Order: sequence, then C-alpha cells, then structure tokens
Amino acid sequence: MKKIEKKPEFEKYKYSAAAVDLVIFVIIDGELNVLLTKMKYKPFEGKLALPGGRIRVYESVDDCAKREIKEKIGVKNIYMEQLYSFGDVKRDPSVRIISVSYLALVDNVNNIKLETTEKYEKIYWMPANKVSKLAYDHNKILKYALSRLKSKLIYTNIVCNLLPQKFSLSEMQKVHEIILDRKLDKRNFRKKVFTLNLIKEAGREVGVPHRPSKLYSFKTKKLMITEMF
Amino acid sequence: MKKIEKKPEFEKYKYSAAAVDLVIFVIIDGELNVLLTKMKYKPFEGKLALPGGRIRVYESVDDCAKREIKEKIGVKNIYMEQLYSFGDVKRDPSVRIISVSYLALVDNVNNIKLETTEKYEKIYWMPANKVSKLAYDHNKILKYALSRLKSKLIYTNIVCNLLPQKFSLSEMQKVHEIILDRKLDKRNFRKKVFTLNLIKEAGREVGVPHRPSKLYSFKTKKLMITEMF
DNA sequence: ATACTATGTGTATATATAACACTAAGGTAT
DNA sequence: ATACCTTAGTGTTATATATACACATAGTAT
Repeated sequence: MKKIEKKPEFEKYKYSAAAVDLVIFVIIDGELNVLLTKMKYKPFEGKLALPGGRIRVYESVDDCAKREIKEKIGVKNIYMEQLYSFGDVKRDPSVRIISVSYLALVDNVNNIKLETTEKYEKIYWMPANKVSKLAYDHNKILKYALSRLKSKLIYTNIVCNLLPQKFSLSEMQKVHEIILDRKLDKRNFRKKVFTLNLIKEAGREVGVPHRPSKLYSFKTKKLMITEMF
Repeated sequence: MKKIEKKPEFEKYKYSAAAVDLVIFVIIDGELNVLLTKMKYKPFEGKLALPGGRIRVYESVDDCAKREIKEKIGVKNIYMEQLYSFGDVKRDPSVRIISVSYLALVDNVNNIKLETTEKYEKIYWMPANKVSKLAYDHNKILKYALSRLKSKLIYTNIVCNLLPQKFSLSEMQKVHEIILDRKLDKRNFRKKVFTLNLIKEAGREVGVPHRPSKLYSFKTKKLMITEMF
C-alpha cells in the first residue's frame, strides 16, 4: 500500500487480466495423478506447470475452464468446480495475471487423448504426491486442490466422479484411502456408505479368481452434501 | 461455446479485467447487517450494490480488497477472506469484468466512518435479510457470503471477529443465533464452547440490573478449525 | 425485604463413531 | 475332488458426541 504514492499516476489505474488454471485429477494404478504440462517458453522454459489459459472476453470463467478441459484432454461434461483465485502481483513474472483455479475429476484415463498445444512441450499425468517444484504459484494451487478434494470426499458424494459407472465397495474404499492417505475400516466404511443411501446394486463381478464382489452404481452423480468420513 | 465460431477473429483473443466486491458484515441491534452502496451512474443508477472496485496492476487481489475496505469504512486489519470469483460475461452489462468476492467482518459499528466515493451516491449498513434486488449479480454474491459465514461459524472460531474484545457467553450465543437463524440450547452451547477451549475468563460485567455475567475473551483470533455447531 | 431479570448449572437419553476377526465364494493347482 | 489361495462380506461392543430439558443464583430496583 505504501508503494502507491511512488508509482507514476498513469500506472495507478492500469488493470489486470485473468486466466484459468486447471487441477485435473484421475486415479491410475492406485495412485492419484494430476495433469501437468511442460512449458515451452520463458520464463519457465522446461518447467512443469498446471494446464491453463487466458479467459477470453466472450466466455464466462466456467466456460473458459470447460474449454480448456476440452482442449487439453478432449472430454466434455466432467466434474469441475472453481477453487480459488490467486492474485499475487508477481505470480507470473512476465505479465500481471490473476488465476482462477479449477478442480476437475476424470473417472478413468482410457478414453482420454492428451492434446498438447503450441504453448506446451508435453502434457502428461503425474502422481500427485511426486510433484516437485512447479512453475508460477502452481504448487500452492495444487495443494489447495488436494485439500479441497479431501474435504469434499468427506462431506459429499464427489467420489462418484473418480469411479467407473459400476464399482465394488472395495474399489470405492480404495479411492477414499488413496485420497485421504490412510486406511479405513472395511466394516465401518460399508456401514456408513449404506446409511447414506447414495448407491444401488448393479450386478456382480465375474471371472475373478476369488469371491466376486457385488457391483454398485450411484443413484445420482449430482453433488450431494453427505458427511462421509 | 457455439457462439465462438461466429465471432470475428479479432474478438477471440480479447481478454477480461477483474474487480473485487466486498461483503462486509457487522451485527447491529441484534441483526446481521451488510454494507451497501447506492450507485450514482448507469446502468444501475440508483440501485443498491456491494461496494467494490477494479484491481490495479500493482496490487495483489488481497491487497485490493484491503484497500477497498480501508477506503469504504476507514479501518485496517479486519477479518477478511476470499469467497469466490463470479465470471459471467454479462454480469456487468457495460464492460466485461470478473469479480473476485470477499467476505469481511467488523466487530462493531462505532469506530467506523462510512466513506462514500465518487462512484457511489451513498453508503450504509442494511439488515442482510431485508436486502432486495441488488445491481449486477450481487444478490448471488451476498447469498454465497451468507452461506460461507454460516458454515464457518459451525466449524471455526470465526465468531471472534463479530464480538468485542470482552464478551459474555450470552452475547456469543446471540451472535450464533442471529447468523444461523435458529435458537440454540444455552447449556449445550456453553458445554461446547468450553470443550473447544478457545476462550479465557476476562472479568465480569458491572452495573447491570440483574446477575452480572462473566466476561470472556478469545485466546487467539487466528482462524481455527473447530467444529462448533 | 421483595420483586425483577438475565446468568449459570447437571443429568439422562439417543445417536454416531471406532475398534476388532472370522466365514463365504469363487477360481486355480494338484 | 480336494486343498488352497484370494478377496468379499458380515455384527457386536465400547466410547464419544449430540440432544433435550428446568431450576437455583446473583445482582439491581423499588
């Protein structure tokens, strides 16, 4: 605030632009993965970053996030929610940009064709807990996204966006354990899930070399406030 | 999204600016009040709106919120947290602006000198539940702020920012009741508050025509995750 | 001293959470 | 066909938390 007076008057009324940054999670081989890009240009040449892009003047912020998701992973209509806006002046050293961050969830990685863009050298999934220093303030954004995901796992049915259409309770429990990063009691987990009354039976597993599990599906994928764990 | 193709190419890469809007709450005479302004100019001439302003290029988004608070109510260092960014294209009919909204809390209204600015005709407190149609999407923002305040009241010690330094448990319970908009049981309230161990004794009331209450103060005003009600 | 007013306190019940170990059902190998 | 391997599925008890509820107390005012 003290700096204001020192700035030349013309700078005082220059304003700032905005962008969207995406934290897209998916579970691969029992690990929570996040989509990252390798930057092609300065000032973060070669560094990893969350995918994102500028918000255009004719699109809402949500629409921008949807467009970016479509451009990067080629799918529409996945779960997505706004997280937080990061607005430090120097978060992007080259130009003043406010970043509106979004969390998005993908239920499996098979239908997805990763698309690199002109801006990025590569784009790929990486285990969320193996991510090291990212470009910009993207570690902060990733951390925030993880904490949001954890807490929503506990008090909503958000997990439905990380599971296939039909799933076993063991799979569902596994997803919770991966994200919360702790073991859960099988009997208590099941008791709780049934009390919440969010899922219905959907057949049974076949051809596995052990007792086949019952399969379930969510009655609705609409976000519900539940109080899970 | 379908409209994109129809836009002339030059519009496709025009970007958007950002502003901060403030939802400042205070409790006056047993009611939750919110700070509103009366707009001076078109397109919302004469309409009520939340106070706010453009984010300048040299200030972080948080600093912008702090500056706006200082400009409007003349105080610094009050509780403040970012809420959500509202980014519909036409939320401001005259110019594309993304609004980063903030919640702020004031513990009493006495030290406060409301400052109108060039943009506003008037500025004043109004009971939050008597607010009718506001300019822009400000009803949405206000609703969001209220719901955030309610939920934080339940799982944090945020109430400390709406109480004077020293307060009685009855006052504290009253604030909860006003915001949650329901009666609470006195004995259970006290039991819970003491269990949380967030407050310490701070003397007793004097000169009231009834049994004087013990006064308490918060051990810390730092935001704590607590699980209150 | 009596009335008035808001403060302050305890117990019993219902509900939610947490801890814990064995049997069941299918496939595979012999 | 039998034994074996692997994951699925299931109940009870103890503890902690949440809810419901009514009367004595400590001051001022008259």
